[in-house]
Amino acid sequence: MRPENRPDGRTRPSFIEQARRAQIVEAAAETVAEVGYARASLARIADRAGVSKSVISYHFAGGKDELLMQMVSTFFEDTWAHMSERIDAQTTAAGRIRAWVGSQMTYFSAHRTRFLAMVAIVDGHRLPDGSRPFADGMQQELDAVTEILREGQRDGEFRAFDASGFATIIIRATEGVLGRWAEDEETDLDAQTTVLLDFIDHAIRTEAP
Amino acid sequence: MRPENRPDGRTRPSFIEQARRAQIVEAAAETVAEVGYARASLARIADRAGVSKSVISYHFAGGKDELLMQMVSTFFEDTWAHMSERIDAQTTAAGRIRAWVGSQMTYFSAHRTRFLAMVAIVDGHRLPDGSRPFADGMQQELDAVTEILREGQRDGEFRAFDASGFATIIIRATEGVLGRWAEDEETDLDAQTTVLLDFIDHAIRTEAP
Amino acid sequence: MRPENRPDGRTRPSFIEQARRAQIVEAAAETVAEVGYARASLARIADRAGVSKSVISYHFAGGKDELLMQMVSTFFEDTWAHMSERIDAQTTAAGRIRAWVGSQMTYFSAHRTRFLAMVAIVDGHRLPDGSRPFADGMQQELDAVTEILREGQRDGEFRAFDASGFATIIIRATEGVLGRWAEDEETDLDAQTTVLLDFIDHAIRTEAP
Amino acid sequence: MRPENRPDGRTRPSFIEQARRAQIVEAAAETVAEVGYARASLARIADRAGVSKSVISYHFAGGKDELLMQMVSTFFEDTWAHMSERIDAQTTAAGRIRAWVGSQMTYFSAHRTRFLAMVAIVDGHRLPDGSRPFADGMQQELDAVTEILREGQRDGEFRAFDASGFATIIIRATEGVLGRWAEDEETDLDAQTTVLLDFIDHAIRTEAP
DNA sequence: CATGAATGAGTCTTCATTCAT
DNA sequence: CATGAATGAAGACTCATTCAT
Repeated sequence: MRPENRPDGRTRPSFIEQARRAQIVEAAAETVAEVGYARASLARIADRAGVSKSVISYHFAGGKDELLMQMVSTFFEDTWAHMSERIDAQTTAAGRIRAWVGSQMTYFSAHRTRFLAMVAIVDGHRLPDGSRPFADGMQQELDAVTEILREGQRDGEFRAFDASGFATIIIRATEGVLGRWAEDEETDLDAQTTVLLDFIDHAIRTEAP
Repeated sequence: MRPENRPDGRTRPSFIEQARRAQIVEAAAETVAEVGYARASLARIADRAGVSKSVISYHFAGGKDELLMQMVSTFFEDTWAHMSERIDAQTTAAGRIRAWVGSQMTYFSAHRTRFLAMVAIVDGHRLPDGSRPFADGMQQELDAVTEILREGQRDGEFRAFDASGFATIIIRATEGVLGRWAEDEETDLDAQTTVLLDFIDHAIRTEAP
Repeated sequence: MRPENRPDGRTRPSFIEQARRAQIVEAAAETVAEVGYARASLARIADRAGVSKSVISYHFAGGKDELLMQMVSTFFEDTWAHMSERIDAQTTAAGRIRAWVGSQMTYFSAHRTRFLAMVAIVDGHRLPDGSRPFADGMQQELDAVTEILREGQRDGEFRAFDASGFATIIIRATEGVLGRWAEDEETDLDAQTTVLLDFIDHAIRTEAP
Repeated sequence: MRPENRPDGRTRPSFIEQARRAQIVEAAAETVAEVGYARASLARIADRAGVSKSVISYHFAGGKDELLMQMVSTFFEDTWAHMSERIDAQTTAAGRIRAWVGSQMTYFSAHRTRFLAMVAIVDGHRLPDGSRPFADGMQQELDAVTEILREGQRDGEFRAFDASGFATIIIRATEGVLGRWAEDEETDLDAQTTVLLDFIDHAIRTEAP
């Protein structure tokens, strides 16, 4: 009997079920972060979770795909909750860009494994038909940053530039700096964040007269 | 490395062998670009090359690993031949940075498949012991760009900043823009290159008095 | 060693698992005995066990090597349990030598398949590094027989001879007689055992005055 | 065009062909001796011979089987030429038995590789139908030794015993002693030969009054 | 006389998934 | 709610053999 099929009419997953799912998702993230997407088999994930393989099938009736999608959604929501709170607190476009970059940095600096796992899955995972399931999400991220940049331009905070192009650059550069840090934990991420914000600031700000 | 059927002391691979290897490498690149690292099995690669699976083993005695490593080396050398020629032609640090970014863009704009394949393999491939075989190469790239930035700072072309940090940003942003274009061929890569060069230029140049 | 589907701390294999392992070991022995070491593939073994190939991998996570090693250990322990009981019951060195030879004969006369399988594997199996994994065991057997012979010499039961050399001869001759019988079931093993014991007896006993 | 098919009507293999066959047979023996029957692939043999795999197919149209059979025949003839000369020089049954054992020892003491190879192949090789191709040869050897023993009994040199059984024992013990030496080259084969001859002598001789 | 090239069958192993209990 | 057991498909790789040159 699978979770979807609850005879007692309960519509919410039980607490224990939620806990199990979270535990498995966490083990999956650690596994993917450590051995990479291609080698992250259900066996290795189950092993790390201290659980039998079939537990995964039981809690994720959609199989490995559902597990990985769930993982990305969960982590993304968590990341976005952290980021949006800080972004929304800002009153200027420049502040929001800084908050975007900075809060992503601070979030993942406390969740290195999640960062590695998300990147690996977003890059590596394919649906059975071969398509990449996270293209939409990335486009939305891009659109949001683009919109902030356009606001800054309208308000005269930022100079004239291709907002969409700059959004790509800012997002990828941020991920790139995180990537460096994630590969080499010696990196001082706070310092690198300052460096990146400096880089962006000089690139987008209205030039001094 | 070389086919086992070569007991004599001949040191150069035959022409036909070189051709087959090149053909297989090309098929491997197309396969990886299309289905991703994890699904790029020897069967699929052989299929695309119009060749039986064992032909790959025959020409790449080191197995899949040798094939993928060969692919990355070959493509990297080709890319670097293209880039270094253009970079070395420059007389200023700013010129070299522009040439670095621009020549990478122009090279891969003619080799979209190779770009996708290289990224997928550099990200996804692991040696049997779990290590990532291309970490060194990435570090060298980073060092080289860092050095150019430092030269520019010494010559007064560039303002003061963390050269190593900026190098990371520039490299990742370049790859990021290429990545966008590779995912969505509608992108005007030339235009995006101009945008990126503008972004970088504003970020690094000595500010006007 | 144990199936991967056992994340809990249970330390004893379940009954059904033990049974399956035993069944597979038995099928492996029959296969090796029939077609020889080199042709005893997992496919043939699985086929004879009436089981799919992957069942073997499931129960023997160490793969073919673990299966064969397990087989030899199991059979050896069984053989030795039978032999040691009979050897220890003897009070003289001559009795122990006779018991050694005789009990090995009686054990394998009821287990022809096991004899053929053990010989084939001990002779044919190699570890991945090319080494022969049963060399130690054979040395121990040799040492034990050598020790009995030396006791007999100390007690005056046996004449002077090279105990270690004679141990080799006795062991190999015993295996040789078993080998003849195993190849040609028409052989009367009891009679041959008597013949061998007579041969050995004349060779080692203190000569009549 | 295969060796069998000589347009010039020559009926004997050319010198060069004989040399090639001998070279390949030697390489095969070394390979089998080193890695065992199961791992002695044509590739490894060709490699050791410094020859391409297809050379083997060319000179041994019957494939691997013909090569191995050829190897055993060649080595056996060589061994037997050495042994029979020494055996026939003896005038007593006891002398012939000693010569049989001793000459086998001296022959193989100069040809350790051949001994290992022959044992491995005689034990391991099977025809496509699964049968063991050297059973006949072993039976003939047994019959010959049996006959010598019977002669010795008729002449009163040997006491009464089961000649066929003793023949098995003598042959297997001889092979056993050679096997020990072949596994551990530290063994002093001459000394062990003396030991074995002593063992046999005591076992078969008419007892002193 | 020789071989580089190719191949299909077969090797062991790993995988995600299913199912009875 | 959980899982031990099983499986077939697919993974990379090795093999002996064939054939055009």
